[in-house]
Amino acid sequence: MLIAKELREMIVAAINDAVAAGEIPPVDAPDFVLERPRLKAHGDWATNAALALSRNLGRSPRDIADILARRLQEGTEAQGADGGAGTLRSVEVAGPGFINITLSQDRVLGELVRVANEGETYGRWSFGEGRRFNVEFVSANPVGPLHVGHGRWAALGDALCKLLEAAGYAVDREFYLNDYGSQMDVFAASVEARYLELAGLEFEFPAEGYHGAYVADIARALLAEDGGRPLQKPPDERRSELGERAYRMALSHIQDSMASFGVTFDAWASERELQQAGAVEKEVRSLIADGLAYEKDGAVWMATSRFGDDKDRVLVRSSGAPTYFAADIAYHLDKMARGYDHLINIWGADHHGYVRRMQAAMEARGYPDGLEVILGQLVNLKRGGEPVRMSKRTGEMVTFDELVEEVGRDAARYLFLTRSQDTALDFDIQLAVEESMDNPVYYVQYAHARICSILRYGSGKGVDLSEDVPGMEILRLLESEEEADLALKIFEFEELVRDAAMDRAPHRLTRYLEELAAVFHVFYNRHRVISDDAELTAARLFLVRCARQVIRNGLAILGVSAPESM
RNA sequence: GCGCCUGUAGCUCAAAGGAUAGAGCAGCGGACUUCUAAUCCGCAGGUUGGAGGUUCGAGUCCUCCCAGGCGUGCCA
Repeated sequence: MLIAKELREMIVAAINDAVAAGEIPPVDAPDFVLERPRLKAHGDWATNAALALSRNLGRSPRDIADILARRLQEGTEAQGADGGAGTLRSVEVAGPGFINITLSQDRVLGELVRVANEGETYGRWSFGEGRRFNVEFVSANPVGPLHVGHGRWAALGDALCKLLEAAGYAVDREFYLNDYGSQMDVFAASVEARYLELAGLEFEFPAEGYHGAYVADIARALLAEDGGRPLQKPPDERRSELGERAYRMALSHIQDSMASFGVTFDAWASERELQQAGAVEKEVRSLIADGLAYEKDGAVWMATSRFGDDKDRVLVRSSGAPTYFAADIAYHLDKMARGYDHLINIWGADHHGYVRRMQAAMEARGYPDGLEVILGQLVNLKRGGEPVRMSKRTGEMVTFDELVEEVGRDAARYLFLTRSQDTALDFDIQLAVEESMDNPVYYVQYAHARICSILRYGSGKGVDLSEDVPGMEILRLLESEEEADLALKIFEFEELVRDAAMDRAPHRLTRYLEELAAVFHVFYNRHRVISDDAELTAARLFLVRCARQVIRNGLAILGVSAPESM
């Protein structure tokens, strides 16, 4: 059983027993903290249960702690009465009333065996109960290459999905294409202008057009493909054909970028298809019929202010064109209609003002908690400390592909995930490349490669590397401080996965893996794994294999590879 | 003006209301005839933006102020 769970149960039992024995007045077990203390002197685990109880009981927390500590001690002695060892080695009261707990060696070793037995499923949970989640992320306009900022959402979205899957949810990844509306027209006009230019014809570049060099690249590819045949067609037809093919090209490029980054989407939803199927128009009519939308000033408004929005929002402009909002309502209802229990959208912080109206719409349609929006702060791209200006319109930009090419897929993924999405991310390309050897991702991967190296060395020495779990009498040779530290750090993984999934915080995993790698490296520098002592060698091999397993499991959630050698 | 996010070591960032606020980088000094020195050990570095408040206990919660980012469209 998860150590933290067992300890919690033991503490609750101690409280109830103390109440039953009349040592403390009747009280419900309070919320209390059970954590791994920062200071080693405070034991393997510590709880503030006595401090929490003293608030309700009005008695000295030290007295309560003494009572609980004695109960815990007696409890663990009872566990050991049948010859085996109890869970606890020692229980001490310290400070204002903390109870510091040290685990018995056998309890630690038993948990280690569980890690080995569960293997790649160690750290997986089932509390998601198979509920179907749809996570929508990246969702860039298909009018050019992805930029660096999209990379953060790709890394974050995919890692979050993997975390949710580890928690037991059934997750689909979805990319929403805003392939309808004015930006597509501008894109088509921009490509057409470059196309005409390349063909040596007169052209007029649209005032608000896309100036990036990639537009000309697309035009050049189109021209090479068709040899200028569209020039024979009427202007309208020509533009729509070129625009359509340019869109397909841009989309295919985006799909290639995501695929090579290792992100596989289950669905590529199209706004245009929704529009053409009449889903948007139909939803607007339905909202009016249901009294949730109304006409005013020649436009159609949705009464989002009745559901917590600051004011009502336009669904259909007085020009007759539907807004992005109208399409988004139809789109999100479409997702719900596809059977999802919960929707998660990852949006850039610049869409912050849009969240409330979207949730108001969902509430109006009967899904008050159906949509969860994760806002991520933006990426500030730098090169050697100097900010890199990025604008799709002017074309000054570093593309996502270029970044991945330059710093590598693992480093890019990992660096994107080192910070909370609530924090703007400074991404210095030069630093990521130049200091790649000091990059935290390599620190973690190196620990994995080192363990593989140990196993290779052992194999060369003829050491028995079968995956069998050594017996307890052998495992008990793991009695050094560094070995215990490594084991206890390994055990943090399971709860961390749960907490990170619930808090939507993949970045906690990077921090943890660095801590785990650090504890391993310390162990490695103090102790030889492969030695002349066959039993000790077997025990230590077992320990480092457990560490390797957890590093693997953690990196897998982040979508980062675990190399066998570096 | 209003709303959201952020403010912690020289830099980049961590810390479900807990004990002496931690890592990495940069700086200084050490450790390889030993399984990978992409590592490890040590030193130095702080009024957690500021002021009040709640609490046995606040970087964390509340109020106000300061600074930065984003938003506040019949744009997407």
